[in-house]
Amino acid sequence: MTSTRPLRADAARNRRLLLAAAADEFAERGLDASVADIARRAGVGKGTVFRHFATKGDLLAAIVLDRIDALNAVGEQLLDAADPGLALLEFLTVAADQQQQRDLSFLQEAGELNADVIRARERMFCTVHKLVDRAREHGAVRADITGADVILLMCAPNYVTSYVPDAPPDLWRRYLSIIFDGLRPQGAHPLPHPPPAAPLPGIDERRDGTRPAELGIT
Amino acid sequence: MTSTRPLRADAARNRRLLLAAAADEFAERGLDASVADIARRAGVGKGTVFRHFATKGDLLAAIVLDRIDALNAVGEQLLDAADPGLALLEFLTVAADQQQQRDLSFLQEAGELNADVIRARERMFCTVHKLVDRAREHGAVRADITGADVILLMCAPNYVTSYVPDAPPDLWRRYLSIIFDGLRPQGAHPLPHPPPAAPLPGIDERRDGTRPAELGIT
DNA sequence: CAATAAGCGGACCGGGCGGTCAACTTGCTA
DNA sequence: TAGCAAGTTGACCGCCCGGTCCGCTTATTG
Repeated sequence: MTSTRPLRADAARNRRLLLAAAADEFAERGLDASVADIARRAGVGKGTVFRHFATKGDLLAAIVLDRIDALNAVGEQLLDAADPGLALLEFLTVAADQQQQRDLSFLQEAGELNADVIRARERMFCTVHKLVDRAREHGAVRADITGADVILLMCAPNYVTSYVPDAPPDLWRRYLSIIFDGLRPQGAHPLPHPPPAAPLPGIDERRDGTRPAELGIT
Repeated sequence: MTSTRPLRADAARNRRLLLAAAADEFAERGLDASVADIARRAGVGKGTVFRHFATKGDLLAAIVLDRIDALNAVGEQLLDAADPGLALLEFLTVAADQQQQRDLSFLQEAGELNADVIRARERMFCTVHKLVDRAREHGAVRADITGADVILLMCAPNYVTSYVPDAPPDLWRRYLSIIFDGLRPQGAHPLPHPPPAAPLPGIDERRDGTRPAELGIT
């Protein structure tokens, strides 16, 4: 496609500064951190932001893309782990840990922004499905939960702790543990509602109506 | 205090319309629904909004106050229920059901707004603590969870489903059920982190440093 | 029914936002 | 080292927001 030639040295440096500053700023102030503040934090002019990212949404998308890819890489490695139950728990732990504040919620809201993000997210969802399938077959999680359930519950620990002021930075571990206990087979009660059929936006919204083959939602 | 004499008939009607419109609008568009849109939806002028509520925050606070009080009333009734475990589950069900969309999250974020809201919230938190204590004594929930845990987890089912597009309106029941299973004693694993000490803003931020006596956080 | 004050509405204001642009600076290359 | 494209910058634009204000309408009351 567009074979872009390498960035000038200062431009590359600014781009890195910008991404870091934006990640921090979004983490602290949420989606409505202002572009001006991000620029100030990065030590560049506001115009520079828009030279690198056409729109505020594109900047967000770039950050989100990184996170999703990183998370997916972890997940794919864990597919080979010896204990599938532990592997799933480890994945959820890394996912929650990765979002220092509550930024991973972007992961969900920012879906519409960028085609690359949607693709990356589908990839990650697919990995999660596999992790869950393995854990289920191994008896580590109850029979009636699906990958979609886990994807939805993934952000809950951080969401939940985001409301307690001055929370210890790893309080989320407590709630991840509680929720994960809810996913275990021991003492599970029948669920009152079926799982969402095509669980997430990126999957449902494919233009041609096809579905990723490997998903295999039961 | 200010012994306000009764509102004029039309004013009272507008106030009701306004509260209803605002509740809908906030539910659909979140915290940043605009005052102008709310006014339009209620069929009144923008000035009228500010005649009834000095600030957008006050309008929000009025809505939140209603919800909290309603929820608290349900909770207090459930304190006399025969089965404490079922009572707690019922309370959480009503809480999740009450928020058609995801509005109950206001309940948390809007804390700073109004002293009345803070008081009402403390009252409700206290009720939840009692419900949890009773359920725990009855063996319906595990020994290591506290009222604070339940308060934090209360909004999670709706949060979680808010990300699935065109979700069936009671999908949240599925996730409430999973999370509640995580609160049960059967198959519980030890938790990796202690509960938050003074869990919620309203409780922590008392001016004089005292604590509500009845709370009895372990 | 007349007088009055309570209530109403929408033009208006200041401010902050995302995004643009033209003048200026600077890293790259021949 | 000269020339130029790539990159930078902050003033600027239009928009929308929360909130104000004042002339108008209307429910209430004697």
